Amino acid sequence: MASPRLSKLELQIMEALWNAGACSIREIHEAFPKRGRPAYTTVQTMVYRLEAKQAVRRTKKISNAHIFEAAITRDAAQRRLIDELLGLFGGRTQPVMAHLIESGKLTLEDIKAAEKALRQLSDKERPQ
Amino acid sequence: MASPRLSKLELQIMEALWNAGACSIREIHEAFPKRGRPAYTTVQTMVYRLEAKQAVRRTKKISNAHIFEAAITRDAAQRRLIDELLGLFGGRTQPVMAHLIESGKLTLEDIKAAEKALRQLSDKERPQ
DNA sequence: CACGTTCTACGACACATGTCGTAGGCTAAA
DNA sequence: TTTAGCCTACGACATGTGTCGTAGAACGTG
Repeated sequence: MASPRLSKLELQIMEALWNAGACSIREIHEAFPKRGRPAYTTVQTMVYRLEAKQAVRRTKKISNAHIFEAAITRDAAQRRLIDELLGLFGGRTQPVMAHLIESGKLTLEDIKAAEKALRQLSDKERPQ
Repeated sequence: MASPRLSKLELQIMEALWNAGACSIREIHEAFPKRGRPAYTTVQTMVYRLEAKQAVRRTKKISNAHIFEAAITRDAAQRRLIDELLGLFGGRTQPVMAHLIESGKLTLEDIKAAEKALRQLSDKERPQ
């Protein structure tokens, strides 16, 4: 059930599939920036491994090429990443927030948006 | 310079050193919860590897046992974790925040504290 | 149909991580 | 001083990840 653990490269491949929809290996390969693009067979190997993890599946065949599509959502995969990070932090969000702020990546708008989202969520769940 | 990449188990060992200060392998080993505690030599191997990564160093010897201490700060290590996560998210904090909220781990207090921290930081930096 | 191009399906290898066993040195207590 | 017990140093192995090469099948064009 739970979305499988995905490595950095695997995520980049999933990203291509999430962005472009069903793709051939060739298309996924070409979605990588020319600079530092891995070999075609490297991408192929990773797609096969993603298939073994059931993160992608073959949908059809065009000519002699297989077409793959994501079998897990971007949301599920991202949630997994966050859960793992939180695991490393002992489940405490406070240090995570602190470092996000310190890294200068978090703006006041982000915070505002987060607060709004949180309020909406609690408004929705509290009444239960 | 940059703090090295640390795995989950390595982080647990660093945690012991950050919490208790300089420690012997034995002490680090015993800092693990009895349930699921790795073998003594497993901890030893990881400490040696952390030493190779210059994340810990030997400070002295008590009797025939080496005493180790952290050579990088918890903050630096945690910042590294966040940076890597952000890297996986293409540097965008928005989805990170969204998932933190959705996971239900983020409270309104966390947000408030974050906002406060952020204001203090910008008050300090803007005037430059 | 023949041939160059493209894909697939594997196999391989290096490095990182987690896991441990063992050999032998050192310590401390009897 | 003998010896049980702890510690070190090292080797080993499995799994996961990133990397790629090659052999041969399949396709499409002239």
